Amino acid sequence: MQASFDGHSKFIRQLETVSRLDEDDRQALRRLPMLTRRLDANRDIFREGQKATDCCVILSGVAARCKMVAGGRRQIVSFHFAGDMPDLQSLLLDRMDHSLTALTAMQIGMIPHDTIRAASRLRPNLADAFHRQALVEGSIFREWVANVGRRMALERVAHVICECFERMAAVGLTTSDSFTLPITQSDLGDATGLSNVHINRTMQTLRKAGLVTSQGRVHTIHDWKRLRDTADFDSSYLHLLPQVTA
Amino acid sequence: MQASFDGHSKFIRQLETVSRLDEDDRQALRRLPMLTRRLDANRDIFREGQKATDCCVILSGVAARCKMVAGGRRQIVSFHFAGDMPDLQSLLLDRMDHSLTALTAMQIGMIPHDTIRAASRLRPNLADAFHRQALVEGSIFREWVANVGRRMALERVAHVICECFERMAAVGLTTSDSFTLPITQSDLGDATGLSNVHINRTMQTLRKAGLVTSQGRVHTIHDWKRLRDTADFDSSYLHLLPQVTA
DNA sequence: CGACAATTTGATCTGTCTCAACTATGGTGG
DNA sequence: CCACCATAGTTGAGACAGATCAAATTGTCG
Repeated sequence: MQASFDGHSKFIRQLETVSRLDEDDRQALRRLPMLTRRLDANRDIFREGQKATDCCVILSGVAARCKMVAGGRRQIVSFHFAGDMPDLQSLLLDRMDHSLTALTAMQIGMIPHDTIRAASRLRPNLADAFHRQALVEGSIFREWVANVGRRMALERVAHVICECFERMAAVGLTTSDSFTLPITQSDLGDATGLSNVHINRTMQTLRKAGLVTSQGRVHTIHDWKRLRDTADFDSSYLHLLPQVTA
Repeated sequence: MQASFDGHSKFIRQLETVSRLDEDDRQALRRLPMLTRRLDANRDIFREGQKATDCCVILSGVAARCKMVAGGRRQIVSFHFAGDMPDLQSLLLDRMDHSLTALTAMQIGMIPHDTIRAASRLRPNLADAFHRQALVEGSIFREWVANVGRRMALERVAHVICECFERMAAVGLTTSDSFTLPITQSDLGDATGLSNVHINRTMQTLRKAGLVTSQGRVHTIHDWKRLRDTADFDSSYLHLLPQVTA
């Protein structure tokens, strides 16, 4: 464990993709104490049923929120990248209803609940920002229900790719047409409700159609417009604010 | 339009299934102005893309939040009963990312945003309650992703039935083993990602197994324990508070 | 009673799963 | 530096859950 400094700017930037903050808000967030931790891949950061005393911020790597269903089947309900705070809910709900798993080696920061509560009591705009974050998350889950419930495999996979790209782009984790999403095809399957075998075929279809190619963990989108069309993707459910470019 | 009185107690009771309120909180909620409206079945209460100036409270009937995907397919992402406030998010997010459809004739109450905002500014405990509501909703959506993504048709349908029963029970809309859920089999299909034909067969299986029978819109659960088992249902994701029985 | 919506049943078709084998790829220790 | 092993991806064949299409039956309500 060690103190982190620019970990703060990562989650502040993330928050600002969805909520307007002023300089005082940012100051208050920067003052939150944060201890950093390293994690190996495939480690659980927290498990279903647990209580938490801290919120975690992802500093690097990729995590997934997972739910287990009868028979050991796994459903991934969201992916999280640098800047995300995947367990903000633990501030208000005492037991986790899912687990958070590191899909890669990663670095996370821990911020004590009471310091976040104090900050948002002092600055209601921060409380609103966290509330909004929860609402946007809800909107994304709704889209996932529709994705898994009513879209064909190809659209489904393409949709998840579009979403990851857009969300990563919003916090500067992409280049113009490619991004690093170091997850396995099985993970993608657990996120889309498909088998890993079928994910493989679907990725091949996307590749042959000249939409997305992947070398290792780096994925390149060759035709954003056509990918969006086949994915039936409309980013408005992400509720991203128009960014004032620096 | 006419003024409503006991509409308030319905949504107060609903809020209290998830958050602790004190008498002052309840008072503040009771003072919120509310206009009631009647709606025919199959009417949209709001549509995707719209902005809202009021939040609605369901006083009677059943509504569903719907998302449309390419090709006119529909996905229902949640059901709402008396006491629910399905568009609380409009307080903080300006555009609706889905629509709200009346599945039956219904009565709703409208409460202006600014009055809710004023109340929660005055009483932070109310702001927290709304925030919690959003988080619990998120938890339910996660469960739906897992339900639609990783469960078989029989478990899926049973799970939705279990959830509706539990949520309605929490606000006193059930008898000991039966409840009125006036939705069509097609609606159930749109909620579970199955075809209406297959829902029909699945309901028959549930009936033949002696788990659930339905006459008209009234459904009776004959073996709660076995239904819960076949549904893989664990209510903890609803984050219901232990109720202090009156 | 007629009209329309909802449910039931049957037959056929298709997407996706499962199982199984095979091929990169990369890391590790000898 | 290479032989080995683990992990991830690729491909094929057969099985099955659930979709689609079509038709018949049963409400339900004006």
